[in-house]
Amino acid sequence: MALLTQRPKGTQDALPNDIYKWHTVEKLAAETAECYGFKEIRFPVFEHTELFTRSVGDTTDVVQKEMYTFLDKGDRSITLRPEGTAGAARAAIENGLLNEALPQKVYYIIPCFRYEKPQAGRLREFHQFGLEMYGSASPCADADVIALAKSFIDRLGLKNVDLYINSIGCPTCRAKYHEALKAYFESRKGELCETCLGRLEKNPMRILDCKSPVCSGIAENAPVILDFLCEECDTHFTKLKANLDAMNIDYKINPKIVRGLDYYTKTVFEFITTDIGAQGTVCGGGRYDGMIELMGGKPTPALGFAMGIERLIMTMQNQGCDFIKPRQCDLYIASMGEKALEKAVVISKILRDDGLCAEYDVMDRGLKAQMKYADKIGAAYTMVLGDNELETCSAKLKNMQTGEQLDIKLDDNFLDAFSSVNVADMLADLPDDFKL
RNA sequence: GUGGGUAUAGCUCAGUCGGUUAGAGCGCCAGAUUGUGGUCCUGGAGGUCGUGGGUUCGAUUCCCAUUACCCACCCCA
Repeated sequence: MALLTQRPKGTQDALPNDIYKWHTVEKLAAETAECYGFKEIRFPVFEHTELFTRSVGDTTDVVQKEMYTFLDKGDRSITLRPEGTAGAARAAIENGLLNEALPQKVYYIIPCFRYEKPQAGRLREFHQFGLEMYGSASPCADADVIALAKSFIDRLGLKNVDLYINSIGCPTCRAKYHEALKAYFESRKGELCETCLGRLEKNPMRILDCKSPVCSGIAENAPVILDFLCEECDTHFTKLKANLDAMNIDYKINPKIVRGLDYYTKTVFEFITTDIGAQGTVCGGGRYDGMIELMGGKPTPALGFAMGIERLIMTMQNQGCDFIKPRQCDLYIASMGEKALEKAVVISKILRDDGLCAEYDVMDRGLKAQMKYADKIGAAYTMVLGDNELETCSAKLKNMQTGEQLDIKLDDNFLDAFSSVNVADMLADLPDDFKL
């Protein structure tokens, strides 16, 4: 296929017939976030590259090999955002949001970009519903954010989505753990797979998650981060669990959960489903108490999560969840003859101004074809306008589901001066189920 | 970045052991005496068989390369 008519690798079109699925997720996301006191924030699709290298971490895969980075015409290094946390934080710092009443709570629904090899649940342009809470160091905040995520997932109607939590501690206790972990794997270095040998240097915690049976076997007996938490981190984690218990939120502790972004501290969590293939993480998030300060803001504890909208929609489809039905045509006016078409145009205009969805023929088709079209677009009612109607000042309103025809009396003014008042009256006489 | 699979009509797919005008279903358009959709019937439009090379008298079919898609690793949402 010609390049001209081919979408770039790893991108997707959202087509008119499917867009209601997106609307469903976006609407429920916004509603849920707002229930929890979050307000929407919007920020640029691209940022200075340094923002991501500093916050996400310049040794992470995301930064090292997955960013869309380029020089603009002013020789600035620019990067298409690979995630939302950094940009949101930058916007919060730059606009002084952290000087306002805390906690500051923001959410966003945005496209993100990562140069990766596409597969099920993984695209180069993908969409995230994410949110961030700034200012609270309390484990209540962690539980609050997790509860929000859980609530949203429930509202979507998703099943089989499990919550896994872990604490990766603060920089102090994590350093101690890293040492212990490294020492452990170092002792069995000869048995590890090749990728894990690399991980040993870069991020030994990743070995815990290796799918190779040998490595995971070795990992079974590896030291666990939770045993290395300092008192503060340990207490924080304990309180989080207590809060989740109090809210009746089921979770599993998974010491193997390690996030691939450098900014995380203490609490990390994921919601995972097995219903959409290998990329089953539908939500990932955690606390990042050091990031704001690292970026040059005043020290501010923070946490948040991001959910992959494509993955959510995929899961919903695979599980047969309900989407909010798209709006369809309320009234299709089939016309015969020029005069009738003129009237159809006027009537449609008035009905539309009144908030209804009305359509008429712009294809110059015969009556039968117009009826077919009305059926295809799912019109609730049709009205035929021809010479007879124009003469008798009456028309029949046909219910397309039942086939039932209702006589509509049109007053004398109807043909000559068709005012919105008349339409309002006409509509008032219609059966209730007509008004959508 | 590494591996496996796939590529024929708008969609889902047949098919050609290499040989005239390439098939179905669905969808789209039209017709069945310009006055009524869904079912049925009839007809029509639409494909340089992903792209580029090679072998051959002849390639959509065989070979090579390339691109895209699907799936997995890696990583993440």
